[in-house]
Amino acid sequence: MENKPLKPRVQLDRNAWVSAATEVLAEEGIAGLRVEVLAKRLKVTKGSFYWHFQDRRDLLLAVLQVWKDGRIRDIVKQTRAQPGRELEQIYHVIDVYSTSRSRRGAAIELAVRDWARRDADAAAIVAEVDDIRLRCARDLFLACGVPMEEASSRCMLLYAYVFGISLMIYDKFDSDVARLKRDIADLIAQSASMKRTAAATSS
Amino acid sequence: MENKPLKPRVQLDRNAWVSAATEVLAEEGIAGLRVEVLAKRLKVTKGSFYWHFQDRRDLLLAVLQVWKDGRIRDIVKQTRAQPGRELEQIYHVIDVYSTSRSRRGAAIELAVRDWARRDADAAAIVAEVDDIRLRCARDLFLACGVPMEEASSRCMLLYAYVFGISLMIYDKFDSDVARLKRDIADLIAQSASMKRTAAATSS
DNA sequence: GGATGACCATACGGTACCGTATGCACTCCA
DNA sequence: TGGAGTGCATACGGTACCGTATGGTCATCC
Repeated sequence: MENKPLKPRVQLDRNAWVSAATEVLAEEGIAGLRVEVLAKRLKVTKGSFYWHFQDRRDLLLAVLQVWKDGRIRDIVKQTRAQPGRELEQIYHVIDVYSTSRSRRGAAIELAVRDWARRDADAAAIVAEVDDIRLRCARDLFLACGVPMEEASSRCMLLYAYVFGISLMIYDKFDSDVARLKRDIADLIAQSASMKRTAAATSS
Repeated sequence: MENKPLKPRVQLDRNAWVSAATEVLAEEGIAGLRVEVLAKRLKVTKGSFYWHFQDRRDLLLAVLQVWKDGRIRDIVKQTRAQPGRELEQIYHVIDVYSTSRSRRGAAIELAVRDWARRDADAAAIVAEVDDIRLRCARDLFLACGVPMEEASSRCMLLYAYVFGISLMIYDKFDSDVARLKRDIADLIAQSASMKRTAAATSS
């Protein structure tokens, strides 16, 4: 009579608060991330919150830290390619970061970046993440035989595109969005100085 | 003793409020756009505000409308090219919308788009603006001899890039940002199927 | 020169937050 | 079995807003 307590007494920890906070951040943005709102969502009062956190900013910094760690782990994973399949991997990165694939991830991304425009701590985190992402993506281009400067340009274009496209509203513009996105991926990924394999070309 | 009143009695009108509101929007985002804050900035009380506007939302819709009109007027101006100089004009558009050229404009742009993620009225305005911008830019590519589908892809890439780049923090990544941006502009603008003139090529 | 209306100040009630203080229940452990 | 500490509820003072009500102050026009 013990292994499944009927009243789970689900004691919250910092992690639960950070997770819920990230969810609210995605939905409402940094300005909507209020501790009383969060408490209501977790069905406790803010008495609990101030047990786990010093103040609101303490939570915000924790959210940033968790986001950063997740993003870094993710980019390292997404850009690790088997030798010879780097171009494939570039397309994969474009696809993964493209809005349609992860609405939630994109929402968090945009919320954090909007936050970073007015908060130095958030800006520092974003700068770190951007730097790592750009270097990882550039390595992929370099592995494809693209020269350094062009690799820099293309990976920068890649990320600017994936973030930018999630800001746009273009339903009316083109009927075949799938084709559009494929073609854009080609524009970003395909270089004249690239040693291409049949398997790695788009289509 | 009349044509220059010493106490100007600078009566505010809707336009003054909308201008100030747009300024605050750029700096603080939609969440920071509060009527009492705005009133303090204009050195009046909110008694004045509620004379000119029904409520806060009334102001917000006015801000959106003014923004939309300005953007449409601007894009029509920026994409009107003399015959034969369309490629030049494409580079000009990339340059104008690039962050470094207009910090203030980019800030407003981002604030409005962030706003649009959670507000249907703002989203509708952004959709209109995007549609017009994309069509104007596409026409430039078409005039350069780029086929329809590629023109669509390239102009979409163009705008996604200019918005996306203003979200990124890349100081540490590359020392020569100017070259980077030039190269990216080339990637976006230059097509194989393009009838190029010497004057129109980059650099 | 008094009425009118445009424009704004003041004052108010109400809500949504922040952070603190304090108390209460529940668990664990001597 | 009675502390001791953990995790949360309750209650409070304070601030920043929203929108309304009401009154004051000008210019203008007959």
